[in-house]
Amino acid sequence: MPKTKPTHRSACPISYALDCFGDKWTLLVVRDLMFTDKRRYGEFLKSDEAVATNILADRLAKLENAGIIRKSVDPESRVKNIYTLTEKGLDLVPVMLELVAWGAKHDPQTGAPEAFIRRLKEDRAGVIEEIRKRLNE
Amino acid sequence: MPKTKPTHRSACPISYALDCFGDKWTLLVVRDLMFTDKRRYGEFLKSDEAVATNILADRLAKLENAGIIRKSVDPESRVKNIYTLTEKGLDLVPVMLELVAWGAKHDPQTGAPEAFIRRLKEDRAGVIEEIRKRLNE
DNA sequence: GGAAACTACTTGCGAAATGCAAGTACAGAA
DNA sequence: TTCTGTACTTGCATTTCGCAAGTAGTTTCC
Repeated sequence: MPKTKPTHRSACPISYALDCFGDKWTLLVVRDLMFTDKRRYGEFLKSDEAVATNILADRLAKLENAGIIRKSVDPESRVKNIYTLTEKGLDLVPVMLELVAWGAKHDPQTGAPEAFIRRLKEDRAGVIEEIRKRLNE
Repeated sequence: MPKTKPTHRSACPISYALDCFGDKWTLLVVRDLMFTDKRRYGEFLKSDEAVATNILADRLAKLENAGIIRKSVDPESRVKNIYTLTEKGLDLVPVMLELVAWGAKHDPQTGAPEAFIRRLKEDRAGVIEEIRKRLNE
């Protein structure tokens, strides 16, 4: 009787989140999808952090498996795929915004735009809503 | 002329955050410090996720280096060290709470206490303040 | 006061993940 | 029909991880 390997390490929600995207690369894809208009494989490759192609392919597959992103064929050209955030992925908006706020505050070399950080502090709910709305076209 | 390696991969605040704690283990230590009364090496080892001792030692050193935690000798016993969150670490409270909320919502096997999740939804600011207050003794 | 236990690590080593370069597969353009 | 663009896959050297075992200072017990 083969013992089924547990899906994740513990019942802790933090631990679950780390099992989904606890590494140096995964959230960068989510960031690109959330804050830029990058949607394709080749576009993610061009980001500043220069992820390797095999790592990117692996992380896209894992994100899709975790139900955070969705892969579909670009209706305009069958050779192009586009990746989009699912509802589960959109629910990461508040997490990502807190990470942005923390990083911008504590990284002395941050390149985060001041105006955005200020708006985030003053009207968190508004920023969240705006991003969600934009991502729903 | 030795070229100095850049501290981090890009000016992006998300990328900075991932450079600080982008892996499967680091935030579990932060979680223990933030939501439980664990303060010592041996206590972190006993957490459900069963981190290996060398990994724990490595992550504690990295967190201290990043200025997120502080190591000090237990005044009651010279052999015991205690770890505490710095201000920079306390600033992670909102990030951790969003991770908890996301994990609790999307992990079908979550063990997050319902009452806490409900309170978090209804009074985020209050929960943040309460946790900070508790951690400042 | 010597032995055992406790606490916080460090070391060694096999296994897995990462990073880089190169190669493949298929569609559409020329 | 060849060439370009897009999205990967493969191979391989290097790095990091994970487990078990070992070490080094206390402190506790008899």
